[in-house]
Amino acid sequence: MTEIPKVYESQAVEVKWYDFWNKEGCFTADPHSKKPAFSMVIPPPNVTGILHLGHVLNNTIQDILARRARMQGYEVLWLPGTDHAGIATQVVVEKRLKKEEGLSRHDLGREKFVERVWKWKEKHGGIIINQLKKLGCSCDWSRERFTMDEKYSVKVAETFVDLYNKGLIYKGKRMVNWCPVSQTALSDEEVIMKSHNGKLYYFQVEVAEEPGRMLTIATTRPETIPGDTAVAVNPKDTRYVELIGKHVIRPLPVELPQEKKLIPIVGDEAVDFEFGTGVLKVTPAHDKVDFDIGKRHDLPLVEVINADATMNELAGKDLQGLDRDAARKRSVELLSEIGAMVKEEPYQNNVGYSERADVPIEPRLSEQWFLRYPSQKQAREVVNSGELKFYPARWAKVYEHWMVNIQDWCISRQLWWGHRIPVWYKDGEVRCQVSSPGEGWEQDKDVLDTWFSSWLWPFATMDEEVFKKFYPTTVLVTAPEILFFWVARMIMAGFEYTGQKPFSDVYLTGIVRDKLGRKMSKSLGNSPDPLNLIASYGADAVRMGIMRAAPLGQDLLFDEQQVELGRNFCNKLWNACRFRQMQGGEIEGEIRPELLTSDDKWILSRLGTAIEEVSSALDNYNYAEAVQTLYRFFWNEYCDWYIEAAKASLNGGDENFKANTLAVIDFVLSNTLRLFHPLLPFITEELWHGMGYSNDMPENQGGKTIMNAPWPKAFDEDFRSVYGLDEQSFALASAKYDLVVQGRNLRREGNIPSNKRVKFVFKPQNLLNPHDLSVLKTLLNAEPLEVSENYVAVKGTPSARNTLGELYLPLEGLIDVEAERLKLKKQLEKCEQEIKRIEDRLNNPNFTQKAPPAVLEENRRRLAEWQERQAQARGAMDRLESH
RNA sequence: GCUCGCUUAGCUUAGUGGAAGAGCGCUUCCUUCACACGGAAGAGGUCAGAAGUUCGAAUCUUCUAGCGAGCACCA
Repeated sequence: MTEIPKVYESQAVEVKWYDFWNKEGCFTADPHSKKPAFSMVIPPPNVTGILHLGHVLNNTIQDILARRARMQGYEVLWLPGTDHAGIATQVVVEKRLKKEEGLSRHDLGREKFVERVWKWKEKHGGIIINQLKKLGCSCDWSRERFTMDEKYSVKVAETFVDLYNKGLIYKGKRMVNWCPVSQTALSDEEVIMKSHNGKLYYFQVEVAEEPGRMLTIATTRPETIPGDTAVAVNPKDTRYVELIGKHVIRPLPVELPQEKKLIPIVGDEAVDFEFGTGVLKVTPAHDKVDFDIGKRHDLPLVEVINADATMNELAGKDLQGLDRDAARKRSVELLSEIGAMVKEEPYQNNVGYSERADVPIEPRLSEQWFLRYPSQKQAREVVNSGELKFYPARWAKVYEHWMVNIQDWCISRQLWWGHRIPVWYKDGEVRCQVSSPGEGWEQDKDVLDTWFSSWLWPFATMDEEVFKKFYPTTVLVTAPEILFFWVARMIMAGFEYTGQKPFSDVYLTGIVRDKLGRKMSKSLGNSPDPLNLIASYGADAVRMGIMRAAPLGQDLLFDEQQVELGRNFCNKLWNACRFRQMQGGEIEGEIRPELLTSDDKWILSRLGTAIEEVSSALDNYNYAEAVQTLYRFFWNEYCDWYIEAAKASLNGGDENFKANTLAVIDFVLSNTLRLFHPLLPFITEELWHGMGYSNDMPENQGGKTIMNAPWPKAFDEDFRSVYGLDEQSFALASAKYDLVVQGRNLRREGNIPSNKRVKFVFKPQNLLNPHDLSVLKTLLNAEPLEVSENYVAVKGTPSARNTLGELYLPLEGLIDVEAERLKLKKQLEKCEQEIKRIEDRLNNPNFTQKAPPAVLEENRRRLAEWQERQAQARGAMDRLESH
């Protein structure tokens, strides 16, 4: 046992133990181990990522799971790594290139640019990994993976080839979500709908066959008029039905002759005649709905917008070269000039934005690769049958809903950073294979969506022997935002490529928000840097703070105060251990059952309960409850009651008694440190060694770290009977503490400071043993505690009583008679109220006949209790009045 | 529009049929030899509203209101 310093220095301790664990290989999984397997794969953070509170929450949860599983005797694999994050990374490096060298990626060319990204990755890509280490994450760093590792990349390509050969991957010219900034196609999941305050423009066109007859059309996108190839009305709309088959003259571009702008009026069910004027302009090249209408009516496609969202020459000389927003304004001006503009009104609609670039996406016709999802049926069944469970369970419904409405996945991206599509072209011939067929074959220019590599993560990261031991993984911990992006796809890939589910449980965390409920964001500046928090409060404090704040299945409102609370807790734990150490004596001496006091039995019993509750809460991924239970047990029960009570025997002068108390303290502390280890790895390790508990380790573990100490087991019957953990001693201790609270209350009512020693008189119901009396005395700070079986109190003496007996604070003249009278009056009222309520209930035949006997009994007991209290209060009132 | 959540003390929340709990904050007292990052005592709630089921509802049902999320989408 080394002496524990007065203050806990988190920084030095954290570095020391993290290095130690790493060197000792504590995190390394052994695929040949005979222990049962417990495994997780980390949701790979973006290689560009910087640790934020979402990561802290997520990875603390995983670390708790991993560390506890090790203590429970599992062979644990927590496999870490990073994701190449196609767009995000490319954008970061492009920006840097622009800023530092004034170059665009096109200036460098593809090959050189990709080289640069790799260089950037080598230099800066590990940041988040080091940050996770600071947090204490016990990942198996020897198995760290990257989604663009060579072996991993081969698996990605092989997957593509396989799906291609199965006919599930196809190339097609489709309307896709186009991001004009990143200049790539996006999947539906990467588009977020945002409410947008825009305008609805009404303009009119002339019906060619009926000169002078005008049709008014409403649109939010007048700049696409040059691309209109029809006007559509609902065939059931009597206002326009006779016009179907006729033509209108498109107003733009102005310079084109009228005969070139004749477009047909078609009838289509998709037109909502409630909206606008009931007449829809159809732009098949720039709108999904219009594209479908165009197909049904065989309309030509006229593209007027470029890949970068500027207008091209087909848009006419006035619009050509303008950005889509500028073109919108200009086209409204043009319509006004030719007198076609009718009106504009404010209009709120939803516009799809690119998740990454945060600009409106442009529906664009382009040639892309699509995937028809494999193994859909198994992926749905495994969740529906409960064989794969979501926590909280309601996410299963969200999953099911998405699976039912599943759409083909656009997997090609027009980026440079990522896995190249393994398709090769030569002289019009196409081959799909992992490596080049040879000389003269040119590879497809596109790369794959990042998620097309991520969805293989649970198994593509594993070599054969690891896979054999650790797949399928036990649990996946991740954010609900990527349920579709990642979780659902992994389940399908799992079935397709391993024939099994990739994990048994999915735990979805809440979203971390600030204390006002807003999402954490850089622009709001409401996102504290976890590393700063770790530096000033300690990693354990940060872990405790965030876990304590996380309610089950809901978003988490983060407040730095919670971290402060975590730090305070660590301080308390530290000092409680220091207190034990200052008592000296043998470490973890044998507990002698015959010397156990009621307090000892009480705390052992509470420890047993805490072990059960914490274990079961953790089994159910209910972290907030686990933390709360631990907090309550350690602070309220152990420190506030047990340690204070134990001071009576520690200072009582009986060496045997003292030694036994120390043995109990050591037993409780050793268990407590282990219970806390998954949550607070650093401080518990430091204390474990500081206290000397490491000597208690099973021999085969070498006694080196608390990481290998066994998880506390619930007490069995045997244990309980040997140590006499029965109802009676528990009730005795509880009653003692209850009387102490009442006694302290008397003090306060008499305005006697808590540090002033004062005489109490105790009139016992049954004789208490000397220990229990001395505990009462200590906790009441009484001097003396006079025990008198036939004490007759002076009238008006403040008193309290419970099953142990009566307690008096004989200080005449210090009591405010008026205040006391008021208090008693209030008490009496409450008693009457409760008695009436319970009596009414007991007099109700319906209740007495239907309620279960236990409930009846309970009510009768309660009635007696209240009547007792009433009698007591009446007595006190009488004494007061006669005083 | 559809679906799903949420609404309990000033704040954050636990509590799925049988006396309204916790933490923080607040009030008062206390530096007594582990800890002021501490100790003690206390105040504070018609469980969003209405109706129903029940002997009994924060808890079950229906409706209403407010908030939030997901999906779909009207140009």
